[in-house]
Amino acid sequence: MSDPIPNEIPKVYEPHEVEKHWWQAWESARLFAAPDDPKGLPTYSVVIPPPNVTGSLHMGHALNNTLQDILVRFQRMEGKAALWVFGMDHAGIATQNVVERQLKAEGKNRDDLGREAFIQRVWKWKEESGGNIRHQLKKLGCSLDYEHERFTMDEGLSRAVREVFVKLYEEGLIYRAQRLINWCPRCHTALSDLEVDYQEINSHLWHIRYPLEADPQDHIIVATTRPETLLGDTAVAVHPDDERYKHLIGKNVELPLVKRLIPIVGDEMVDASFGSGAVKVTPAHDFNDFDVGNRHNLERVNVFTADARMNEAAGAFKGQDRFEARVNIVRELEELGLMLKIEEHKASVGHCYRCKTVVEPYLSMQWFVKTTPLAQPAISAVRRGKTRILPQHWESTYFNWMENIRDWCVSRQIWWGHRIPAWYCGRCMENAHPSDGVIVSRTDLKVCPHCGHNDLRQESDVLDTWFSSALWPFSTLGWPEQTSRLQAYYPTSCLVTGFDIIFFWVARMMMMGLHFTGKVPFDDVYIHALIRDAQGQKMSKSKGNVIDPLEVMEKFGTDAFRFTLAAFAAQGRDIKLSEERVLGYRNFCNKIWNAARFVQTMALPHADLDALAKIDFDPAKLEVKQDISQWILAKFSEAASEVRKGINEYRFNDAAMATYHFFWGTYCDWFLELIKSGMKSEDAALRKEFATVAALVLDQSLRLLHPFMPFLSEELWQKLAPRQGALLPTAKFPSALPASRIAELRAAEERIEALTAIVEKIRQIRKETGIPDAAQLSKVVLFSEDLAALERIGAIGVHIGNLTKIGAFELNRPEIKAEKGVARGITTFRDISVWVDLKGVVDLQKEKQRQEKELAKLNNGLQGTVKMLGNAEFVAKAPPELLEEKREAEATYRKKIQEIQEALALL
RNA sequence: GGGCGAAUAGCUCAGCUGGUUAGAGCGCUGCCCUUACAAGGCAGAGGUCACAGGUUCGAUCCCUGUUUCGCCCA
Repeated sequence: MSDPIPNEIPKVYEPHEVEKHWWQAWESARLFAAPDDPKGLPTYSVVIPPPNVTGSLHMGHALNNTLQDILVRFQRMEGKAALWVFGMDHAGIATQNVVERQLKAEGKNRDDLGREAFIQRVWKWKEESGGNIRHQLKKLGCSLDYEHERFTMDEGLSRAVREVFVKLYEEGLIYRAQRLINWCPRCHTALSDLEVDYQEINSHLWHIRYPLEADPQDHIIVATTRPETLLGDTAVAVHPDDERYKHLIGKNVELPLVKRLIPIVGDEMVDASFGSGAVKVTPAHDFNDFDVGNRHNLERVNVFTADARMNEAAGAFKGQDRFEARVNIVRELEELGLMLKIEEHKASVGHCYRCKTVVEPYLSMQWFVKTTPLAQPAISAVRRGKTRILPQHWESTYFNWMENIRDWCVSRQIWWGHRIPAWYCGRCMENAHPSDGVIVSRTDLKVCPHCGHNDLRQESDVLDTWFSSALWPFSTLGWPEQTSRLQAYYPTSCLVTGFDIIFFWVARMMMMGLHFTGKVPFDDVYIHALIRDAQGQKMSKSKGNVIDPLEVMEKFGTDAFRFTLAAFAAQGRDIKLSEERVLGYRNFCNKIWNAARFVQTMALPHADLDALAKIDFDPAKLEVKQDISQWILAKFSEAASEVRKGINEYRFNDAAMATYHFFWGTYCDWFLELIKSGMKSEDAALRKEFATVAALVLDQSLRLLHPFMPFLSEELWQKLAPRQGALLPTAKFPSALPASRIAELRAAEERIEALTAIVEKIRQIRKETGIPDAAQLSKVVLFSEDLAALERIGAIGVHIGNLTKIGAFELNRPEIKAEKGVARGITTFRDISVWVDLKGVVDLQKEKQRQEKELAKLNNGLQGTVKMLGNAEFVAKAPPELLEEKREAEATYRKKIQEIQEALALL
């Protein structure tokens, strides 16, 4: 190993310095701050699905934000005023939990501090420790507008929340009611239906005897999964048509342990085939039973405290935890001989999405949003295509939920969040004022607007965090003010999210956006896959299969990671990610790096630097004479159009793979190899053309790559030419060439394709006949029916020799066909016969085997075609072009077969 | 129970409007350290498109059913 030469470009791409450097350059150039006034430019806007302020970057964020960044960077390079709103939500329960844990460590709780001091403490935590994800998103290269960062608890958004709450209340779309809600006994708050995770738990079905009042020796058997709620039973229900129990409807049973008499009611809800066919009814502790209770006017007996311990209504069990009580109640029933049997049973049990505690249906006074009237416009907006949900099949998930939507419990019994702007007037309540003493107000109240007294108390509950994130697409732009940003960037262009969040965000943003702005909040919703581990398991801390995106970036570089995510972002699929997969694209980064290194050292010294220095240099205007140059421009154009199409249609994997295949498979494997000899040529004009094209196409390719690999592309783009301070994020994104130009290039394109096909055929012959890679062969002879085309290929035939180690080539010299010791092949493209002189180099047996294999393949193909053409119905009904195609194919097969047979005869 | 989706190479997946010699990446095999890149080059092997019917001149693709797996809602 020699000592490193100063200024030498390293052989291997080292991402970390590059990433840091260019991120700083972009930030100080303020490229990502969208203007308040786009001055007539078309706009493109996206709001980030607000990450939560306690969160740090996980794989889901990484994918979600990489895809958004690809969209936004692409649109920015298209010259649009691109806004990608950054901000976070205040994550009421999660954040409160974090700070409460801190307090606990100090031996305190929130009541020790009091509401005001506690909230101060949360703000302090937020300023010091919240929002880690901001830096992590920057590391990921996300070109968010960090200068206009928003937070769901900031002043403007809080105003929007209050406006929305009051307006909905005035419209009768928010109401307060005593209802059964999902209660987390650990977080001490109500949760919405969506915030409960259901899990299958191995449990039991307890069959309990309830003695009949009329004859205490006789019983009705009740099957239950929750014996601890027995103490709150206020009825037993059977199906009204159930012959076994029909006669008992209207009679009473004695509730075990409690000795309360409760009725037997008939209700259609009961599934006669489940358990014993009789169920206990506990309206205060079960959603179904709540409805049954309403239908039969049953009492609601709550037996739990807010901690899910038994309360005074539980008599002797008072103070016991619900699960402890279950054990004790079951034991006591067994002792009394009232437990008939216990079966194994799988039950679906709800858990708090924040703390995983088993939630409890709990009777309490809460605030609700009446959703049905809001859902209707949101449904029809999607039906009418005002908002597209892509891939389209997710629409049905959206419709399904929206059409069966239930009222949304929005009150939370915590302190961190938007305090509900409702006040209770003690005076009005006492005097039975029509308002019931409830006043909802845009401004804070000191005195009651009805009676003028100051006997006022503000509602202590806060709003669900999702209530404020539902307003995100317009509240972040300044609503309710009609700001210039709101006018310029709303409705937003696209929302990108995972399907697990359709209900939390998409549905609610649609409802609120339409109701308050009269417009849909986004034109498109792109739903992406969820990331799983290599085995397809959901990543979770408890399973220990979490891959940390920051570690992946550290190990392989951000660009390789981003490219992997894009390449795997196929629609409607889970993404199974493993580090191994990132490695392949790290290699791609290195390939790009080295190609640029080659261009810089070998081509740049000969290139037309003036042309390259113009950052918007248009390849369509470049005059090139050589077939190779024309061909690569055509191929690049094709790649550009594929990438554009892929991004426009949210087919990120197609877009990523188009860059990959073009750059590696075409530019590196063929173009750079083809120009190598030209770069050593005496012909200065030739050198200049190749060098300029090499550099230009590299420049254009880096632009194409930029949305996927922002850092590497910028680094190399800057190295390629002096940019006078211009940066790649605002350089022009490549376009496809105009059709007329592509037509002009077609002939050259086909010649190079023929050339590469010939090279591949010769290489194949060499490999399959066992010729050592290093061996120089004397000559190759080419035949084609299209003599003119062959002549043109002959003009560039020097490349064939260069790429295949063959000394000479000749055209259409028929006598070679009669020579022994010559191998032959036919290219797939253009059917050019290739004869390679192998005399004295190789065992011809191998060539014979090769030809026989080829012959078998061709015969197979011929058979299929003949059969098709022999089918009268096919000939009658198939489209004429296809028929013609098949006839030509048959002729070609026959010709090739004949040639091979002739060749074989000589071997 | 209701709904949605998937099954294509050893693995992970593309295949958008029915006619393709069914593709890619990784892995595998062989040869090659050729001065951009061994994180590389060249060549190759590998598929009864889950199964059974149907529609069609023609089905990986459309329809029906079966099996297996996954997810969401109740």
